[in-house]
Amino acid sequence: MSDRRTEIVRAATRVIARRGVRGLRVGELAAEAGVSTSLIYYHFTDRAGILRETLEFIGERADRYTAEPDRENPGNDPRTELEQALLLELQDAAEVRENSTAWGELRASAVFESSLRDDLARATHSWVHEIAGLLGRTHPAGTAPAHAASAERLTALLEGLSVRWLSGSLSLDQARRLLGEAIDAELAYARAGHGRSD
Amino acid sequence: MSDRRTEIVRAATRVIARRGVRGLRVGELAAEAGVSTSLIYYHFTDRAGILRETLEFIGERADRYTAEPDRENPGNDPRTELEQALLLELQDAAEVRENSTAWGELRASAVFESSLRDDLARATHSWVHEIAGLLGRTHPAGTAPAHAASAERLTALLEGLSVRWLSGSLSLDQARRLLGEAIDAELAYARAGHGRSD
DNA sequence: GTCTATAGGACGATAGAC
DNA sequence: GTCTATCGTCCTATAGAC
Repeated sequence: MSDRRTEIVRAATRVIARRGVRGLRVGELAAEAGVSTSLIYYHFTDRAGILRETLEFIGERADRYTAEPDRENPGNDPRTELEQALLLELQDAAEVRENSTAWGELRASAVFESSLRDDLARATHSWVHEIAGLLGRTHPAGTAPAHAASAERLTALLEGLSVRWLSGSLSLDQARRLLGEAIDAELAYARAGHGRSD
Repeated sequence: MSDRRTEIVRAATRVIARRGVRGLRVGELAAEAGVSTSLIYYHFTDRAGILRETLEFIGERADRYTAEPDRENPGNDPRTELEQALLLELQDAAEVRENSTAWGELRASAVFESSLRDDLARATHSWVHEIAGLLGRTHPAGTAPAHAASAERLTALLEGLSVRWLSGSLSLDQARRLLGEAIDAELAYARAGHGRSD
């Protein structure tokens, strides 16, 4: 991908985080990227093309920073890694907030735009799989289906808490605390036997 | 509220469920309600007014059917009532799906429209409180703050599962099963002592 | 590849009659 | 209260020069 395309996609991520998917105006994106409107159409054909590539970019970036939980902080136990991988997405850092907001928008938009559903389901599945892997290392006695179910719950809860935070119904601290406790509850539930093969 | 106003608000709920808050066009709403565009402006002043009253209506309707969990089915134990109150929102019945969709849209829109936040936070709080009350009856030994935390998690999870369902990342059956297990996990977590005063 | 300029349409909102 | 007709703006997308 050319530098320009990448610049525009990054700019689109910022605009979506600021205005939402359905608030994205091609003109505003052009201003944000410092290019003309028509250049955007040259590269992306139409508004849907912008969205498609941007949402792909967001999915990949989210993957990247959950899939590399501890480049700087290796040697942690699996429980800590799991907690960090999830709590990473509840932070007030600009890039994280941008990603969370844009991801939430992707999710909400897909309810009405079926063209986004496949990408979204794929990205969701890969994320759930990632978390299920961490759960497997945290609780090796559990079964894969049980880990998948726990991962689905924890990631869905994270999305729910995230949008409550971003929409002003919940403080960031509360959201983080609630998610931490949910991890405890899931692990206890697994240890209590719901993760064994039966 | 006059009949006409009510009709229009109901029509708006249907349009929002079909197109989203940001996909709602005043012209389409007029057609759906079988009235002229200008009549809508006569009653609601502007587009924001339509949204405000419609979202209020949605909040009230949601309240109504979670606050009356068992008119037809009384005498159930609290655990069943709790489960029913939550699972009620994961159904493929037209009105429920409409409400879930519109509620999700309200949530997603509030990320970018601060004018919706107060109403939303209020409605969320009242819902969480409702569920916390049911948790209290299910597990009387627990503390109120612990019930509030569990209720916040269960309702946030429900929102997360609901949007995954509506956006095609999760089947309805799976969503219902995952929520049911989450209730089990929360109750086990509470019984394990995290709900006691300490 | 990138720009300026603008066509063309959709949409929110209002005017004014009944 | 309700309608028909329409204004003005904003926005997507394209034409055409460089």
